[in-house]
Parts: sequence; C-alpha cells; structure tokens
Amino acid sequence: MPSPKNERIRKTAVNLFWKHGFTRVTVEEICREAGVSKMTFYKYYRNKNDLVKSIMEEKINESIVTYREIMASGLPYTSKVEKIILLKMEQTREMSSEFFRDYFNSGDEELMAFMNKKTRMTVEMVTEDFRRAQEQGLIREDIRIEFIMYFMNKMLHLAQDKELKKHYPSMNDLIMEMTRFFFYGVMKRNESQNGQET
Amino acid sequence: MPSPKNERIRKTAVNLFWKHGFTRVTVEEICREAGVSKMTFYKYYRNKNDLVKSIMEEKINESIVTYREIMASGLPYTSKVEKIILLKMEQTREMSSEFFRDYFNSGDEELMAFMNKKTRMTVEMVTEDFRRAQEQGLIREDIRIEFIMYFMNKMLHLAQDKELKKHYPSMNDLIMEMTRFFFYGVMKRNESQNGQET
DNA sequence: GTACAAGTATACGAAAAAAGTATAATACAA
DNA sequence: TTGTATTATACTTTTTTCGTATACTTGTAC
Repeated sequence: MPSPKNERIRKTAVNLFWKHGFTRVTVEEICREAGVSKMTFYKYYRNKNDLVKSIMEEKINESIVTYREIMASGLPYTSKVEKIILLKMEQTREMSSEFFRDYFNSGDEELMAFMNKKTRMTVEMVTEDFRRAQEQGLIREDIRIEFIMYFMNKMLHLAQDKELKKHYPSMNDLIMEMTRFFFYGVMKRNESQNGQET
Repeated sequence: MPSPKNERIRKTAVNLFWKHGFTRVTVEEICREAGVSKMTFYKYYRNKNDLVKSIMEEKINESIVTYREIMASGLPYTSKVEKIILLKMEQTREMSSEFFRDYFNSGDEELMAFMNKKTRMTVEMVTEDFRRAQEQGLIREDIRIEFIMYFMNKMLHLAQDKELKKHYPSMNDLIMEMTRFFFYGVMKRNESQNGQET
C-alpha cells in the first residue's frame, strides 16, 4: 500500500510514536501533522493499534532483513555479532523507551499477543543462529544460548543507563567495552579462531 | 512552599513537561510518578495550568538571577553577552520546543497573559541593558536594539536546526560561530574596546 | 462525459479519559 | 489530644478522543 497519503500517515506516526510513545499521540494529531483527513486514516487502518502493529511489523521485518544480510555476509563471526549488537543498539536508542513501555502497559490483548509472537519468532531465529555457531565450534560448548540471549538484551538496556554512560567519554566507548566484554566472556580463547570466516 | 511532597510534584512535572510538553501529561500521571495522591496535588495547585505557571515563574526567576549575576560580574562586555547566549541556548535546548508549543497553542487566556507579561518584562530588562551598553559606546549607535533582540532570539532557534547543525562538527562550534557573528556584526570595530570592562 | 478512486470537510453520538471533589481514614508530630 | 499533612476510594462533571455517516471535491482512465 504505497499510497502517498498513507506514507505520510506512517512517517508522521513514526516520528510522534518514537518521541512520545503511542498512548500520548492521538489519531487526530497524526492526521493534522500529516495533512490528511481522519477519514483517510480510517480507510487504511481500523484504529490506532492497527497502525502501531503495522508499523512495528514493518520495522521488525526491516531489521530481520538487515540481520539476515549481516549473517549471510562473509565477515568473520566476531564482526557479525559486533554489527548485530550495533544494529540493535541504534534501534533501541532511536525508538525510545516510551514506545515499548506503552506496548506492555497498553493492556490490549491483541497488541500484546502480536508483540509476543513477533518477539518469540525473532528470539527463535537468533537462538538458532547461536546454536549453529556453537555447533561449528565458534562459541563455547558449555554456555547456554538462553543465557547469551538474556545477556545481550540486558546489555542493550544497560547501554541506556545514564550512570554507566558517565564513566565513558562517549556512547561508542561504552558499546565497544560491552562488545569486547561479550566476546571475551563468550568466545573461545583459541587464537586461530579469531577472524575466522563462517 | 518547600514541602517534600510538593517538591516531588514539581520535580516530576518538570521532567515530564520538558520531555512531552504539558498537554500530553496528565495530573494523575504526575501524581503516580511522584508517588503522591491526587488530593495532595489539588491542595497545592488549583489545576494543571496553575502548576505550569508556577514552574515557569520559578524557572524564569532563576534565569533572571543568573542573568543579573552575569551582568553584574566584572567580565568584559563580550564575555558577558557570550555567557548570556550560552545560558539561553542551554535552556532552550533542555526544555524542548514541545513545552513552548503547548504554551501558545493552549488557548488558555490566563496562561497566555501570564506568559506574555513575563516575556515582556524580560525583554524590557534585556533591552534596557543593551540600551545602556549602547550609551556607553560598547555597541554601535546606529543599530536598533529591537533588531538585536529579534536576532538573538532567531539565533537560538537556528541553533536547533538540524540542517545547520550538520555543517559543524559539534553543537559548540555552531554556537561559537553564531556568537562570533553576533559580535562582529554588532560590536564596534574599535580594537581598544575589545576586552574592556563595564 | 461519466464513472470511479482517493481524498476531504464537517458534524455527530458513543466511549473513554481526565479533571476535579467529597468523604472517611491514617499517620504522626507538637 | 489536637492539628496538619496525606492518602485511598469512590464519585460527578467535563473534556477529549474515537469512530462513523454523509455529502462534497478532485483527478483521471475509459
């Protein structure tokens, strides 16, 4: 549905949602900002949640594509994981915590179900990739993939912590520190393995 | 009114208002976040606008004090103005445009009147200072103070412009450029004057 | 020219959220 | 013990937002 009006709605909504979350933003506000009548909005979406879902779906799909591209590239395994972490980091930063908070506080059954499904799918995909890397001997055999997943997630949230940020000259330094930590805690200490392609 | 509960209300409100403007933020949200009952809120404030006004008043007064301190310091005139610009710049940045937009879109007579009065008073004060500087021969006699005021204001807004920012390695470089521009366009080109104290 | 698609403007009723109040109860310090 | 500050709850009123119905405009493909 690449209608110009619809595109304006989506673009405006993303801007507002990312900034304020979606409960603070009204349908009429989106329409006003997008220069579109309310009727047009309801032509494309059943309601606000429908738009939220649609936008999330798009964003998630986009990042899955990027993820797949990175994983399919001929880069060494460490670089791949590095890139993935950076990708996630960017997304987390720009869409702000407001949006996610709204998501889980919305209490909307449909919305939660949708989100849970998407999250589960992504987690499965990434888990599978880690499992394969483990099989190939790229990461320790005695580490539980679930732990890696949990840790990566926590890491992304920690990177937003103001207290922690203070100790680093820049955001990038903190991310590098974390990434390094991630590898030295997880990667095989086998010199010949570093920089190996997968 | 330095009651601990009231302080919490004000602190929480500032945080939320600065981030989202005040129309997006509800009284109940402030109370919830501040860990204060709604009744307590209404003990201290007639309504949300009352709180907004009170906070604005406090912030304006604070910045008037800082302004006065800078002007009363023994610094050279250029440094004073430099500091004032930086002060303004900081404030503009942190309280975000959302808050001001709400102010002028609120349509609330009382609120607008309050804001206009405050603005007018501040403008008068600053105008008077510039007028005096002109009398003392610190700035050109043939420049209209109103123009200076207008230009300073525009400058602050321009500094928030993303397009403009792009051309500078950092925010500070842009501010320095602007401040320099401000002086070389306004200050007497009299070498002996530079660095003179007032 | 007409038929159809995309969009608009406006007005409206229903529903939900937010505002604001009354009341009774708690907590605690002078 | 008396008073002050605060809370919790439940409630009414007001405002906002939602979502729809209707009639109108505009562009364009046939």
